[in-house]
Amino acid sequence: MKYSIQRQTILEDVKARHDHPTAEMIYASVRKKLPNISLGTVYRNLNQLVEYGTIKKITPMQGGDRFDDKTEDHAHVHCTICNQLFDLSYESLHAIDRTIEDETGYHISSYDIVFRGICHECQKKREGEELWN
Amino acid sequence: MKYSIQRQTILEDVKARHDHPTAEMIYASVRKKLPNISLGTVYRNLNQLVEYGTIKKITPMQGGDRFDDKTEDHAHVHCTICNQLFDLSYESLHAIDRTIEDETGYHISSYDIVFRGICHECQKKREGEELWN
DNA sequence: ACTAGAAGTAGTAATAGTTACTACTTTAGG
DNA sequence: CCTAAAGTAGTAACTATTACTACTTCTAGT
Repeated sequence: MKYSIQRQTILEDVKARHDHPTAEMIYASVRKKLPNISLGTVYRNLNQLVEYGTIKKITPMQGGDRFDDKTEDHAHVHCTICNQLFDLSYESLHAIDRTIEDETGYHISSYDIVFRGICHECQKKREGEELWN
Repeated sequence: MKYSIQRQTILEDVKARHDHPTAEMIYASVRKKLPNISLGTVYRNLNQLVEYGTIKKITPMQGGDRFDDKTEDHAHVHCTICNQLFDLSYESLHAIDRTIEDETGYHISSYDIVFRGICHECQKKREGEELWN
């Protein structure tokens, strides 16, 4: 990987902040130092840095949302090559480590666990709001 | 929610298959029965059924990928209103249930846990492949 | 059964996030 | 200090999804 002022500035920015920025957020902030950097450059460099292992991408899932008639919350393994999604039992979740590889035959390369909810501030704001008026 | 043949057919399709289909996959399959259903209708109905609780959406995260200089795998809580991402300790993962709400003050409404890796078939295919030729 | 209006539909345009392409520029090794 | 590989800005293209519009269907009350 060759040096470039763009890449250096992007990396410094990601390292300096701790708000899990999107590419767009990094673009906005880096533009203050390099006003005519392009968004494409930000994306390309972020992905290179991820590939190099310097930073991490908290990525959703490729290829769009998936739907399931099993409505209880449950975990999945996702093949990054064929895009198949496979159900996991709750039990195997509790012993995350090797169990999942044993259960599925997958070689697990990474995981993102994202719990979704409403944070304390947003809960408080909601309380003071009328639903309609 | 009013009856419509489109919604019924979509729901039947999701219930009949167990491959965690995308909206596009459902569209392709429902089109065999209703050749001029529109993709927008599929999306609208799927989202309505999710809202009603009949089916579940395994959704990534809204608003694009996020980047992090903390490269070790770790979990997050994601506020569905302000889009903030907050780091979770590995310990709290092990006792999923109430611990996360205590730790973060979030009201957890759902979670998708997606482990990413390469499935058994794709691993085998890879073995028989040359990297270049 | 008939009808009004709410809810739904097809088809198209628009949007967000991201990647691809192109002609030009920068970097770094000999 | 020259050259080839790697990087860049700017733009176009692409994918997944939602919004909009004019038309159609469903259903509750007569």
